[in-house]
Amino acid sequence: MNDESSTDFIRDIINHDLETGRYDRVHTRFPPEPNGFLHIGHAKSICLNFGIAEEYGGKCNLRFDDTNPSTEEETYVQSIIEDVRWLGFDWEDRLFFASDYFDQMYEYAVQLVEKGRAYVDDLSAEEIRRYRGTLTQPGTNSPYRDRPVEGNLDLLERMKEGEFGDGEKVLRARIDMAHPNMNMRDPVMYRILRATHHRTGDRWCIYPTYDWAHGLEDSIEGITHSICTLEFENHRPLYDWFLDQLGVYRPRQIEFARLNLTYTVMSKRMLRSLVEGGQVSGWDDPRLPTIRGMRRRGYPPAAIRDFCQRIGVSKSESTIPMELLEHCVRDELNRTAPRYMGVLHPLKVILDNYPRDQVEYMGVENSPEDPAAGTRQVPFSRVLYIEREDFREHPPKKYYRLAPGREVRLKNAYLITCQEAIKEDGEVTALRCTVDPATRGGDAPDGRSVRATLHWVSAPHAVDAEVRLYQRLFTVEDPAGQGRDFKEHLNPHSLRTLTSCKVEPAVRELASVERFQFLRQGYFCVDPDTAGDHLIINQTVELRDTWARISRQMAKNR
RNA sequence: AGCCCCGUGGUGUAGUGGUCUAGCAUAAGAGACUCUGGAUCUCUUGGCGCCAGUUCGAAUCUGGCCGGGGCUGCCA
Repeated sequence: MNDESSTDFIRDIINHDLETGRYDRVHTRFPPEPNGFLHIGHAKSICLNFGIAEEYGGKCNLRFDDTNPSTEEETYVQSIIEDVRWLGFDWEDRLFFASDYFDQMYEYAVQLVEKGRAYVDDLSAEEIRRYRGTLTQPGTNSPYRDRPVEGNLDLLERMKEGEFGDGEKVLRARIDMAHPNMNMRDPVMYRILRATHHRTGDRWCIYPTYDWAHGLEDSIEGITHSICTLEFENHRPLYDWFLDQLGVYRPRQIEFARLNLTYTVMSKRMLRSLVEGGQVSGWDDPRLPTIRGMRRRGYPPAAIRDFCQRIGVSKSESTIPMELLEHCVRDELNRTAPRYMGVLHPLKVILDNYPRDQVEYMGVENSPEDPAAGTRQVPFSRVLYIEREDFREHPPKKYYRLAPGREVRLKNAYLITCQEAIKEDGEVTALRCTVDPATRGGDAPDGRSVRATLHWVSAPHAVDAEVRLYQRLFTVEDPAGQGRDFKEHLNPHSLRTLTSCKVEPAVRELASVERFQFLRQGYFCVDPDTAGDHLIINQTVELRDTWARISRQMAKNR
């Protein structure tokens, strides 16, 4: 499918590597750190890595980068596994952990020490920082930099054996303290850290830093193309240096620009802060761009994959409009979601000329996009609910829904005419209407047409539901980049809870993962908070609303 | 200030010296159709950061400039 269309710069590089024989296969990996939940930015990386492997008939590993036990936990491992799987990808038997390679990494470190390419440093963290110099000034050599190999070997061994306190010593690469690339100024390879690791327990008290470990992990697994984000570009020379010094297999690292989305935040720190600060209900709050949040919101995995495909991949930093994600969700759901009727803001309608105790069952197609989805029977009776917005006592221009004296169609039911609005204290509380019995099913025998078709729910059959409506979490496009506390830009209306919604009975039977359309309203799904009779429904995304746009324009022109 | 990266319609991407009167998607605007003011269909608006150079020919190659971003954790 990608053959006739164009490729991105990463696939160009891979094609080139395959043609020139640098590699004869493609093996990628997705390497999350188990210290948080995955979000849409990770989805981009996941789709890239697994997608490329699939396209080239290669493999993609899922590998946890668990080199820092002080922040990492087993629960994150489980949630990440779940999320990647939910997105639709499979790593077969290739689930790995950086911690699986701790012994090997230590071996490698000993080799570097033996070659005089690494040394144990007694400087404190603070001193190391000072000795590093600045962006414009070269650093200074540590007084311990020229320790003899034997001494280093001995000290490293004793670090490992736990003879020293946390932070007392580190192992450093011996490269160049004047290097213009700060990452090459003798980076730390091992730190002493007494923390229980989620997999290795208390077996180690020294842990490899990311810079030391990451390239080794890719090398050990025989990764051909290590795809990562832009901020690691300056680290690539270091990874290559380590691998070259060791004389081991070298993957090619390719960096791409991470995803930014408007009206949300993507950094782990900010997401965590929202969760812990109680601004959202948890990591799976439907307003969050986390995989779990989007899942609970009702975003289909196929839509997320489609989105990741459409945004492409490049090295230029960009921000994608949230509208594109929503477009992808609508696009997918339009094709796949069955239609139901639900009234969010109920307005009672009494059909004066309809027999009091009569109930008819109307045949309704489940999906106009998919005839194979079949039909269902929806009860219709003398008292109904329609949407409050679908009636106006004094209809504005271009509004062609219900108004006194006006005729509209009730979807798959009858044409009705509004005779009178019943008011209490100036507010419309109910409508008295009449049906044209000759229009059962929704078609008029005389061929007359009506402009509007409304959704409805039979009052005696209606099921009560709580509906949660969501809007963007922030009021500004780039809440993280405003120079102030990003929480100042939280949208106070990001969650609106409607408690007296009336939905057709069939909705009660829907399992919590199913997604559906409420006709003319948008896409929704049942929230897992649903318990017993208390039905809770999440709004996934609104339908495109032309009338809303028209009325907005009219308001502006006035 | 040193090192590294990036610069194509509003947004995101394709384009690898002629076939570029610069493609696609999205957004916006207009219309058609419709038992969802949904979907679908048609049309319209809108772009190669700048300046030199190489060349018969440059979005594409070279140089300079301008603009944006990253790098000074024992985080990843």
